[in-house]
Order: sequence, then structure tokens, then C-alpha cells
Amino acid sequence: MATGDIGEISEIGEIQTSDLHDDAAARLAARDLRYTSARRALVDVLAAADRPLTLPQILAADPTLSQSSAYRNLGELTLAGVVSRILVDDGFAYFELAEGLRHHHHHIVCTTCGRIDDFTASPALERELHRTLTQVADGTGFDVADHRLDLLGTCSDCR
Amino acid sequence: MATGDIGEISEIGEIQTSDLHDDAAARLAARDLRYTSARRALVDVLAAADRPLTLPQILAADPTLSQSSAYRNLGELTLAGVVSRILVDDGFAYFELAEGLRHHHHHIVCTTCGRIDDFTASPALERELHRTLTQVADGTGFDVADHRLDLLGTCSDCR
DNA sequence: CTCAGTGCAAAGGATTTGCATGCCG
DNA sequence: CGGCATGCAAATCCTTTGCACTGAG
Repeated sequence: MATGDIGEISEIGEIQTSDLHDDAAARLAARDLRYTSARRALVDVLAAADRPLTLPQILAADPTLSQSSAYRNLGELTLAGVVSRILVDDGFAYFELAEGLRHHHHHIVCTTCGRIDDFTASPALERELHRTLTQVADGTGFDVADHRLDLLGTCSDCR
Repeated sequence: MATGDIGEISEIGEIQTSDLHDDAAARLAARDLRYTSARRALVDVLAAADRPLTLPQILAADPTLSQSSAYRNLGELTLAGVVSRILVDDGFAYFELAEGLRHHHHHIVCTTCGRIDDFTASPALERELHRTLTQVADGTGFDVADHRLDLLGTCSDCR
């Protein structure tokens, strides 16, 4: 890693916008993909949002984007580890910046309107979670790479 | 609850097949829905499986079922709280018996082939999980009804 | 009889893909 | 120049829906 001290940044837990783009570019470059303006625009939209977005929401936030390219680029960004795709039961895929480009968090999903908010779990829970992860990984033959913890309920608007 | 001692059974953590069907029928009846042979067949297929199934898998397990009715019935069964729908990133919805008709468990998902296995979390984790649930519910204005904890990784076949 | 349930076929809709063009390296 | 990237339009494919028929109560 000759380009700089990226490792230190993750310890701070907050990522500057410039570093965000540097990091995104690096993850793409690792797969021989370019960090084009369209892809940068996607990252900007997701970085500005405080919650995961559907493709229509992304297009609304930046109308210069085209649907098929946005889908295609979100796919590339997902493979490159810049973006994560989240599914809820409303027919849409939701997109957010991937782990490492954003602080670690979980989701609270409104099962009525599909709205997704972020929340942070207590250190105690994360600790217990991690213990379980490794435990289960040992027992199942699965190579556990990640976990997701969602709370399902009804948001204040839908109550 | 005049029909019997269902409450005691859940403490054992194992549900007898007859009680499963009784319970399913009761949950449907509460919504003025019949427990028809097609719906019973769906429950049988899901009860026999040790993992969530896609609709094609369900139809393969019982070829007498028709696709549209199966989808429609799984929808009714989901609304009635007999079945749960799970989404992973492979384009298919997965179905399993709902909480209460099955022991409490979580999922470990293979992000390569979509395969889903069940696993049980430690009491310590569940306790911590529950503490977080109520905590977050207080802080967000969400009415938290449920949680889902998935581990994501690669199964032994795809490694 | 009545009305929920069934199954075929057709529609729906988010996402993907073919293909010709544009543009960065 | 060469190949990735773009965007339009058409195709895909899981899922839902319209509709006429069947069967349980």
C-alpha cells in the first residue's frame, strides 16, 4: 500500500469526502475499473444521503444519471466493494456506501413504507455479535465475511 | 385458548406436526381463511425442509402445486403469520415457517449461490439483541416488531 | 346457492442486456 | 487507436393479477 496511510483513517471512524473518493477510486482501480464522473456522482448521492436509497431515489437526486448506466455502475461499484445492496420486501433494491467507506451501522426497516433508517448497536452487542460470528463460522463450514442485523417495525409516519 | 396446551409446547422448542397444522389452521381462521389442502401442502413442504425455500424449490418438492396459487397462498399464509418471506440477493424470495411455528433461529447466507442455512444464536447474544431492540425502539420512534440477524459468507460448496 | 379457492394465461415491473456511439488513457 | 463507459431500447424473469371454473359449507 504505497499510496498513503488509508489504514489510519478507518480508525478515526469518520471519512473526509476527498478520502472517500480516493478510496472509491482505489477500490475500482483494483478491478481495472475507472472512476468516471457518473460513478463519482453515484458515490456523491449516496454519501449525501443519511439512509439507503432506491434507484428511483438516486435518479431523482441527480437527474443527469441514466437508469441503465446507474444500475450497471451500481453493480460494478458493488462488486468493487464501494456500494452495498440491501433488500427489503417492497420490490426495490436499496443502495448505500459499503462498510469501510461509512461507519459501521445497522438498519431499522419500516415494513409498511419500506423506509430504512440507520442505527448503531452498542459495543456490547457488537462484541457478542462478533463472538457468534466466529463461533458459527467454525461450526458450519461457511466462510463468514459479514453480518447484517435489521430491526423490522413501523415508523412513526406509518403508525 | 380452549383447544389445548399449545403454550406448553413452545417451551419444549419442538412442535409436533399435528399441532403445527392446528396452529396454521387457527392463524388462517383468525383471518377468515380456510386451511385447504393446497395450503396444507405448502406448510408440509416448508416443515419438511431444514432451510428456507424458493418457489421453484417448493414446486419441485410438490409438483401437484400450481405456481400462481402457490404464490397467492404463500402471500395469504404470510399475512396470516404462518409463513415468513426472506430476501437475498439472487432474485428469489425464500419462504419458511414463521416464528412461533418453528424454533427461533437466524440465517447464514451464501452470497455466491444463494443457499440459506439456519443457525441458532447463543442465549447471551439473544439477550443482548433484545436489550438493543427495546433501546433502539425508544430512541427512534419506530415500533420494533421483529429483528433479523443474517451472517453472509461463502458456503463450503462455493469456496 | 354462495363465495373462497384454484389454475391457466397474460400482465406487471424492477433489473439486465444488446448494440451503436462516445471518450479516457 | 483500443477498450472501457454510456444510454437508449428491448428483453428478462420473478411475481402478480384477470377471469372463468370448481368445490366446500
